[in-house]
Amino acid sequence: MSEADATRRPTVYDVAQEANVSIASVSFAFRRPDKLSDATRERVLEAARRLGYAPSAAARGLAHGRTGTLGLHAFDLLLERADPIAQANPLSGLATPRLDADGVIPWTQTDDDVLSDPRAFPLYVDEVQRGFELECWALGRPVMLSSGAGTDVSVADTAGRVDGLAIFPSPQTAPALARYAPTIPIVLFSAPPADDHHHRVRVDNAAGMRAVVEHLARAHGVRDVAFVGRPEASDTVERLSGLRAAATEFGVALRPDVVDATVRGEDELVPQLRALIAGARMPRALVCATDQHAFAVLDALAAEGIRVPDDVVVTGFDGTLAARLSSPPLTTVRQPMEAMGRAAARILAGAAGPADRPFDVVFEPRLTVRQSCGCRA
Amino acid sequence: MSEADATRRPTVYDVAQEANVSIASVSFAFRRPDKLSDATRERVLEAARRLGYAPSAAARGLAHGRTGTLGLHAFDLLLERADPIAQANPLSGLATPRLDADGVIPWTQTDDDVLSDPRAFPLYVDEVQRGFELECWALGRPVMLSSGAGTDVSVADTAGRVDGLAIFPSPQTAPALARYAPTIPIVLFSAPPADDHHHRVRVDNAAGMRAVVEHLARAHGVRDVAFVGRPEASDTVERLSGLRAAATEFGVALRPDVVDATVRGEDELVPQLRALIAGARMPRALVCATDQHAFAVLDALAAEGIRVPDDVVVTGFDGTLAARLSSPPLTTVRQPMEAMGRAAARILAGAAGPADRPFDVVFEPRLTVRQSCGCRA
DNA sequence: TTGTAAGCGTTATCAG
DNA sequence: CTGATAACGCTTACAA
Repeated sequence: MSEADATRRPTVYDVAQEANVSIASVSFAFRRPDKLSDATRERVLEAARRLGYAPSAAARGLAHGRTGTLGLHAFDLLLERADPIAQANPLSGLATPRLDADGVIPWTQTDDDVLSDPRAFPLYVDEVQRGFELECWALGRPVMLSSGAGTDVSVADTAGRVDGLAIFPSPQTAPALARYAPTIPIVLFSAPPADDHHHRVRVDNAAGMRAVVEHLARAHGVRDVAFVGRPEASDTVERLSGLRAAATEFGVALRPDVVDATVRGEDELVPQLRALIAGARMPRALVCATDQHAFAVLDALAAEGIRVPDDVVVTGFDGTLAARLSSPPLTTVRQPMEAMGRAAARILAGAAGPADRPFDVVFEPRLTVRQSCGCRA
Repeated sequence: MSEADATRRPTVYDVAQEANVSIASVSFAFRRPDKLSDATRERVLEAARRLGYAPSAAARGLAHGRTGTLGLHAFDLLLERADPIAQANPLSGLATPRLDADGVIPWTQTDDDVLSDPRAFPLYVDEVQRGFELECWALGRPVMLSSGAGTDVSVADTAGRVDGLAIFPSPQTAPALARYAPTIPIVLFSAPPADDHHHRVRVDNAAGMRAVVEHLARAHGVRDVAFVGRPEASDTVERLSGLRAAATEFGVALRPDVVDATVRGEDELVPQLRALIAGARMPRALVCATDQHAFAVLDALAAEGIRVPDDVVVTGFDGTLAARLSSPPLTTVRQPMEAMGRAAARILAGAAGPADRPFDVVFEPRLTVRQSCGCRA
């Protein structure tokens, strides 16, 4: 044993001393085993094991110029989630039981009912993230997860830790990203094409909307729809224009006034829905920008005593797990989220081929028919 | 602009030159803004912004001695998952579409049906992980996700990247962990008490099993149960002995022979179940070690034409989302998985108080009654 | 085959 | 308040 503190992390120097070799040999024992005689290599490895030596990734990254890690950054995503924990302060509402007390922590202090709500998890981002993790695992790359306000510093901090960064973009994001783009490869999820130099992984929103309208028109004879969503979001913009095109194609009337609502927007929805009811202007179908909008609509409709799909048809977009669990189960457009996450990881790892020009990967979505459109169970 | 390549990551030196100050001032501008005059600070910050400077986490970690990151390591977990992708080679069976081709990637190349199976995600580990991420986010700590064979090198690699490590232990893990324990705080999920110096976050398995037996005995008059699981897993051992104790307490007969099955064990289960049927020895209830075992049992029983709960009662353990979706929906014991992940993060971040002795946090689980026990919808 | 020594980009400790 | 300068732990020519 070396004389260093028992608690200090052993370094190459400690191992070198323990094994009676130079620090270079220690390094070689791990990185270039072939450049060492079997005897010394074994001696070094043995010493390392004895000392509990774990090479410092920081030092290695510094020397080698790369961290080996791929990053996934989420901008205050919870804010856009229909999430009970979507507060200005994350987790602000949750219990924080004492962990150093003896005895069992009672169920009431776990907030499990809140945390286990399937409308809060897994969402779109969670499945994309899972795909990213899965692929990184297959590639042998650690994943760095971070989140933040989308400010310069939060992005910079993450950018400094990884060899490549995948991001769910938000409007305020662009400038910060533009700054680091030359320095590190960046993949944007679900961002419409643009002339930045970022890679993109997205879904064909127009095709998804077309599938919805086609089904509604052909299978259910729907002639009259309205769109529910918050038009600012870029994905939403594409979906709305896709809906417009499809409505024209299938001879369906699209209400010019969008029902504007956030994903948690019961408060905003109820009045607008009431106005439609009062004016007897409720369309046959409410086509929602996301599943979460659809859930909010379902709740608001139920509160008004309006039946789905009998009185009005509702559809979603994303294909989250929660769409199976709503009542009625939601007809929606499924994005291949895991595949999207996997694609991003492959691009960043260089496993997708050389990036002489930015990747723009577009996946086909798929209509998932359940009961909220009027189809039978 | 400095004369460095456009693509090289700018460093303190570049910023210092651009702002006409020393590198120390650059560092201070970010870490100790108070120690700099407003004028220089602004000048430095401005230069940094202009250059797209992102401090290197590697260098900082090296200098500062800590990475700021908290790690979550999973040992070849997929192997223990009832997961279609649980192969020796992760993702081996999945399509890998070309990403550099033009045009939309067709749905068939996404393998989305496999990947979106709720029996594969989210599982116990995924929810614990989510809790870990949530808390790390609240604490402003990036998360490092890694996975590997549980070998020395895989653990060492992770250990070298983080300030603290949470782990889902596997049997082969112990020696590797013991090695790094003195060097870095380690939290074990769901590991029974032992005299290593690791922290622990777990659930009261015995209490969970007691709740199951109590319900079965009191509400359904069950007098006769068998246990399904793979006794090697440490969690399973605790659950089995909890079941034993509870069976005694409530005067329920417990079959001495455990139905031994892996989580994907249809192949092993069917013969054992058939033997029970043939001998007319099927107990009134099959108490399973995990939800995943229960799903395998449900499938095997259905294949044999045996009805649940009419012919035999089935219960699970964990409370995963998939338990809501099985048919019949599964009566199970829910672990507060998010809370467990959060607790681990707090411990590692030092937010749970000083760790003069290892934390051993035990959560209360909760019986979730659904239909597989015989309760009505 | 092994050792020496020069970085890598920060932070921190001193002087000035 | 600011600037030199020495760590930090590792990789990698280059020497021996």
